[in-house]
Amino acid sequence: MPRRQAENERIRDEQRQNILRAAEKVFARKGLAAAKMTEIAAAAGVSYGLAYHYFESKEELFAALVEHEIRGTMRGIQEALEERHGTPWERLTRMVAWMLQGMQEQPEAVLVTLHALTSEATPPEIRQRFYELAHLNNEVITQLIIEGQKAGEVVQGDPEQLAAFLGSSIQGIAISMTYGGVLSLKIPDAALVLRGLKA
Amino acid sequence: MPRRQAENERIRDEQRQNILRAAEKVFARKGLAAAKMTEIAAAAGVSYGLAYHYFESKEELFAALVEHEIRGTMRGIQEALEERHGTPWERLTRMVAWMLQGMQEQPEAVLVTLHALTSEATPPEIRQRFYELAHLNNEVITQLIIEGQKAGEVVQGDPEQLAAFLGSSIQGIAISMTYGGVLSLKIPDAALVLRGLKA
Amino acid sequence: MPRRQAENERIRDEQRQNILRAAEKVFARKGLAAAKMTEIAAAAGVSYGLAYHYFESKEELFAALVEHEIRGTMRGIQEALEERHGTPWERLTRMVAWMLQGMQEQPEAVLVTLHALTSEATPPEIRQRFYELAHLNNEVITQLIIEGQKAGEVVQGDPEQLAAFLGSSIQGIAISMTYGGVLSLKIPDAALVLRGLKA
Amino acid sequence: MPRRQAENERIRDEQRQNILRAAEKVFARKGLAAAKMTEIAAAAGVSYGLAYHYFESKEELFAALVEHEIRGTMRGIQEALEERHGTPWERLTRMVAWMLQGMQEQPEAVLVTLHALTSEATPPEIRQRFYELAHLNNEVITQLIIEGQKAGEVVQGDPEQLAAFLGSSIQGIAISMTYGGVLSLKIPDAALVLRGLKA
DNA sequence: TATGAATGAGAGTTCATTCAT
DNA sequence: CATGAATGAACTCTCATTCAT
Repeated sequence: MPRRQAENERIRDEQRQNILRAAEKVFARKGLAAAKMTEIAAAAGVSYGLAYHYFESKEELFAALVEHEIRGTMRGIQEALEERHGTPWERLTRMVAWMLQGMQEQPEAVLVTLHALTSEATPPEIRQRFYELAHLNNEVITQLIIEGQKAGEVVQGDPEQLAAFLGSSIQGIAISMTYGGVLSLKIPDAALVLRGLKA
Repeated sequence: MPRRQAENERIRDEQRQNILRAAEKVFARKGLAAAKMTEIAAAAGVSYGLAYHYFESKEELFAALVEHEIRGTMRGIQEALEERHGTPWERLTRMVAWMLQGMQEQPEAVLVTLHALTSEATPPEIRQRFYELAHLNNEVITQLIIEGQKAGEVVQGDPEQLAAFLGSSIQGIAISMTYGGVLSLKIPDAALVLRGLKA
Repeated sequence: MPRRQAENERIRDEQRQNILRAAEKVFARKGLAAAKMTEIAAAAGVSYGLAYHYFESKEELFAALVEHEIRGTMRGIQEALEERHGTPWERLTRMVAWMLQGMQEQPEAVLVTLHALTSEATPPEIRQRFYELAHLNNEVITQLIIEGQKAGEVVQGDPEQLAAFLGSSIQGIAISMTYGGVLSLKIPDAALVLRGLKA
Repeated sequence: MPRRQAENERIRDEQRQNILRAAEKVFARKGLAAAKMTEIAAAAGVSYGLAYHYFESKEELFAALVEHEIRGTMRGIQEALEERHGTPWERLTRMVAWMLQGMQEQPEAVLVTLHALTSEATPPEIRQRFYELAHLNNEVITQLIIEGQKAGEVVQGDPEQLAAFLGSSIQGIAISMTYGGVLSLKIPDAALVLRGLKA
């Protein structure tokens, strides 16, 4: 009996992950409204009925996915922040490099969050979480910029605006890279991205 | 007596514009899949039947809208390019300023094209047109960068990559500004945006 | 004024005929349900709005058409019946020949009445009229058959059944001929059609 | 545990048949254009959604039905042809008797094919199949007539034309019988139908 | 846990019909 | 008399979701 239970739990976890991964692919390509549950289930190699064992609804699945990705990103930002060695500029560079690397490794996460952000059809709770992430992101960068300005490494100016500008640029790069078929944008290095902020 | 032909043509033109404007609002907020024809018609103050009098289908309406916006943007780029006075850097600055101004004045056009770009549900012809625009845009900027490099005003490096980087940044800014509720990004001036490319 | 009035009346009559002729073509090819008013109007070379000046509705137009054709056929049957010279067999032959000729000259009338008969979507009044025609037709033939049997020219048997059989055959021939592309049925002569009834 | 595959297959087969039978009734009475999917689904005792689970569209359902009926008829003709005992006249009589019986037992099949034939709204592929059936039918009868003529049992004349004439008559009878409310045509026996071809 | 048959709300679309001009 | 812009009832079809097995 306990063997059976443990087995079941393992299966549950695996299937959940399986479905989430499939959902990520489909939502990334289509967005919430245009994605179909049958397509997600097919991509996961399960019946569409099964998706409803694990997730209440399409929206809930989307929410779970976005939440998962937001947590991952937030965790990453925190970790990057904890590596405190080096000058502020070096830390800023590490942070940007980490972001550029993340978007290259998980372009689908970028797309899903973009869809979540850009469609009013996105449920409010999801957008709310996204806003929180954006704020955290901005705060962290702002903090680094302030420190960099004190150290004379970063150009003068409203740190929040500079942070927002930097964040926007990175987001834009993420989009261009993900739709890289269009322009053959090679991933720029952190130095280029940060060049505009150098004192 | 039938209505005068000129009168009819005027009505047709006006309603078409009317519906296109309404469609822009709705598609900008929701994207193609999540937008409803009834909503668009209601926003235009007409019956949904009339929308079909002027456009074959929702997709065709979307395509007409994207086409319209792409043409507008392309025309703008060409015009900006024709003002040839000043150094390359000055011209680059004018171009970027014009883009920043455009996205501020017509944020919905930005959103519509973004939706068109990011959803695979977008009909291929439409995406194709978007790619063409992106290429034109990139070529023009590339050209200015090359001239700037010759004049020693722009940092050295692959001009196409620099252009793509600049374009991406601007696109990212456009998105952030349009979803300005999130971060209070004030529109950065062209000088800041271009700072990273200064020799 | 009177000149103007007469002129108007002439136009009215001509347009009515014009629209009826166009409707015949379209209804013949499509049937009531699948025919579109815009198509009929286009075939008549008028605006679709004009069709509603002359006919209350699509159904009414269809009814008027069927009525027109039924009247024509009935008149024809009566006239054929009034030519009383010759033996019953000769008169039967003349009647059948007249029918065969009619279906050859106005295949569309055959199709319209067939559509009227075969779709339950046909308004009841129209079907009623059609039944009346069928009965008249049957009565007339029955009468001729009775006379023919008395004269020893027609095979023995229930005259109504024989008449129905003859009528059915002719109807079948009409259909085959009209869809003549399929089988290249040449119009059979009255002698062949009647051969089965010969004493 | 998922439902056993065999069970599912059985359900699928039964429902498909169920819906086809219901569709036959409705299409027979109304034709393709006037028939509504909700009506067909209701007649089958299922939701309209389910009809789309089994058939892509109304047209596809109609096509499947016509195809089914055409196959049945063709098979019947082939089988009737294989009973080779008796003189040509006897075999012709058997064939006609079989046709008369068929139309009496399955009047709806007659109506469906008639609708398929008479409306230009019918998809071309479907009409094509119908033409093939008509040709097969005609060939078979033609062959029997040729043999009958050789045996001196059938009247002289172009066998194809005689066959077409016979086929048309039978089709006409089918229509009259199916719309039997109009004329009370009792089903004629094969002898009467063939009397016109007797040598 | 897993499947897919079954349902029906809701969206897109068509087209008869009205009516201002 | 004539036109075609405008309306909305009615249909077709999609797809999220439920549930028997």
